Amino acid sequence: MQQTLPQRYLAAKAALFERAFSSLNPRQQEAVFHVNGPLLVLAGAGSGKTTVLVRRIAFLIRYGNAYHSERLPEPLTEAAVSRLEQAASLSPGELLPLLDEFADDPCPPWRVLAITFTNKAANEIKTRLAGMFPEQPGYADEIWTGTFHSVCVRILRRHGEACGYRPGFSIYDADDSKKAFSEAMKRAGVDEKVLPLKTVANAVSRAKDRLLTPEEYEAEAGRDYRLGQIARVYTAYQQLLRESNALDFDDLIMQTVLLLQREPSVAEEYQRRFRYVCVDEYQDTNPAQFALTRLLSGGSRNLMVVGDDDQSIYRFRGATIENILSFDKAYPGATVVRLEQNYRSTQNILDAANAVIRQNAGRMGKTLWTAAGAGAPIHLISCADQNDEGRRIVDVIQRKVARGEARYRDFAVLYRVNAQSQSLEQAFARAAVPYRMLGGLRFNDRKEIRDAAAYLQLIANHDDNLRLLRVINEPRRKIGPRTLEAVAQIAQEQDCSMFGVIERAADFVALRNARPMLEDFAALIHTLTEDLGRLPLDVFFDAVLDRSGYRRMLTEAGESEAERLDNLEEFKSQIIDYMKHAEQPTLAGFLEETALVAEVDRYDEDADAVVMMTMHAAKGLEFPAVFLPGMEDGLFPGMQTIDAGQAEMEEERRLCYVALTRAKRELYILHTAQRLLYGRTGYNPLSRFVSEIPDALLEQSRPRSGGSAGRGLYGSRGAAPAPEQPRVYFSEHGAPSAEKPAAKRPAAPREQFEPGDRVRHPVFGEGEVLSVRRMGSDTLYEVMFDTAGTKKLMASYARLRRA
DNA sequence: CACGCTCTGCCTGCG
DNA sequence: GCAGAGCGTG
Repeated sequence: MQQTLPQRYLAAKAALFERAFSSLNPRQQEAVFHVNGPLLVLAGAGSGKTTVLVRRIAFLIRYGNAYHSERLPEPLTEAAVSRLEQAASLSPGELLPLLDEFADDPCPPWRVLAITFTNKAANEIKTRLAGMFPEQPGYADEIWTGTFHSVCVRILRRHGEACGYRPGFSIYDADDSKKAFSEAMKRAGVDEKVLPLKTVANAVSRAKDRLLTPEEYEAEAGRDYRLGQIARVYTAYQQLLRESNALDFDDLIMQTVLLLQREPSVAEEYQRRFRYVCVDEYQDTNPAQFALTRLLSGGSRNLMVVGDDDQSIYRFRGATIENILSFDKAYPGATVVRLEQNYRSTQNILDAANAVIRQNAGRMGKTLWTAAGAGAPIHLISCADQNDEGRRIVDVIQRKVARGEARYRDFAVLYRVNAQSQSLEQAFARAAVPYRMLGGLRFNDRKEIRDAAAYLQLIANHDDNLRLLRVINEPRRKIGPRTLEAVAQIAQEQDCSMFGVIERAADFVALRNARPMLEDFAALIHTLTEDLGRLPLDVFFDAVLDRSGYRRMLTEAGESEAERLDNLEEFKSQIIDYMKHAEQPTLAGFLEETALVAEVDRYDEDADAVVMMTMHAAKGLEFPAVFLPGMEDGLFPGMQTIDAGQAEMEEERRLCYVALTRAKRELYILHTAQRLLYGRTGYNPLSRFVSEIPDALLEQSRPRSGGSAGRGLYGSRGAAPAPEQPRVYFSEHGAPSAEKPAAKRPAAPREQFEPGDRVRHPVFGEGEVLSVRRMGSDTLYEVMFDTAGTKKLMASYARLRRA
């Protein structure tokens, strides 16, 4: 069949792109080359999702619609076409310079918006995008990359007045928000003992996720007394925040959406600007974020979302997995690309993860696979109690490090609840194994840091009543609660901020006793506000500490407060750091940055230490070896999950899937016969999730003799179906192991197979050998299974038998 | 107003 | 088991 010249040209052009991007697999290429219309990339764990996101953005900017374009050069000559056809033999690197000529309507970088959930992800994308344009330093900076919250803050700083927020508004974090709720409940006359603050705060946060205003919430509450109470607190809380010219984290999103909905001209401005909108971790979005992305991408409908429904683990904080499950309904005609090839883990780990997640009903359906081989079996370690558990983890790590097989930083310990970290920390400290913990008390949550920040925030926003109350008597200024109550009352009546009243203390009879103290305080804030205008930020910070008397208070307290002084110095170095990297350092800019920074962002990947964190915090990270302590029914899944519905259990199972897929090479699952947690001893059976993992993937090791391991521990495995047939044991990399149980299966003489042989695999079933390749002392078989597809398997791990 | 005592409640948590 | 809140007393 004779191809026409245009056909040959287009085919050759496509082939060149495919070859130039041959480091990507075909599915990844499909996503990267996609240009127009909505696109959903279902990216399994470790499938190169960030790579696809970054490469696609770079592609749009460099080549535009080059791949799909049917545009032809004028004139189209035989010579030009055959030149292209011959170029196909060039290496991908040599090809790249040739591709520029195909660029078709490339997109300027400032017309691309990429939204992530964490600063860490945003920074990674920024860094990698910069690497895509090495010849144009700074070019990638024009791409608008940020978290949902930072994008919203940026919009609100520009257009916030359209929805009633004055410039310099404060951002309240969870802690500030709790305080504001406490006050709001008092105002609304709702007793914290009747309706816990936590419950109300949570309900309001969920309401904002769903874009419900206080009025709408009240309407929805109807005659429900409890909901009615919550609605009243919500109303009071919003009022309070307005008075303080402040927004909480949920407001940042919700108010931006309301702004864009109510002010079409503002929405259009952004819609015109953004030709391409990309959203990472789409499975974690809530309805408000859905609305936001829809509004921002409304101009072009060029919305790309990347996510994994199987890794949706934030339902409890308002994420709706439906956003990703019904993306193609919200965006008819959307292209869906599945990334199922995993570049992170061994097949054994993936098989375990696949087996667990398969138990869930509501999913798009994906099966991860790898070309990397089966790898080591998954270690299942039974322990006496949580202390034994810690020691066992430490033992494995010390053994591997001593042998030079690994470094401390290769190991991660991931647990379900932060409370588990305590016994683990003890074990690590006792053995002098270096570790780092994420979570717990954040640096910026320390009292002295919050106090210092509150001074700064009050100076930036005099209306911020919450911060005023925090610092007005820190150090002591003899301004008592009665005075402050009076000030608050007058502020209400006068419809102004508390600071506004304090400034004019002389005008109010009720304040005559406290007048000198109040005037001193007002003068302090005024002086510092002037200082702000004429001093560099770090010097200004010192002025705040000195003029306020805060530093003197700590110095006079002596040795006991020395650490707090150190922490304030550390905070100052954050300011200096900010001054160095900010284009135009301002107090508001610094406060914004610290308000929007989270703990994970401080995770230092370079330190050689074992890392400990919750499974939630580990999402998106990977480690050569992962320990999962506490794999017990009652802890994981937790008691409240077991008592709740199927949706909760499925979320918990997704969390298990996330945890399992963090491991690259080695996975250790631990459980205890008894566990002391929250001051109570519990006896938990093995996690149901572990029993969902095929026995053949697991290697079980028993408690070491001589340890504190008691007798009859296995009686506790109760609810989990005890393996009927003995679990199969395998040698771990052929290395001698003291922990191998005596009942280890004798290593059967390994059979050799040839292409065409029928074989049986314990997990994949029967199949036909396609190819055989010797690799060192091992053999790599490629087997086409009747039901499980084609897999590459290493003979030493695959346990293949003749069928 | 500062202190020490008792009582309670406790997943997970981006920004 | 422990932190944080609430309460009573010097």
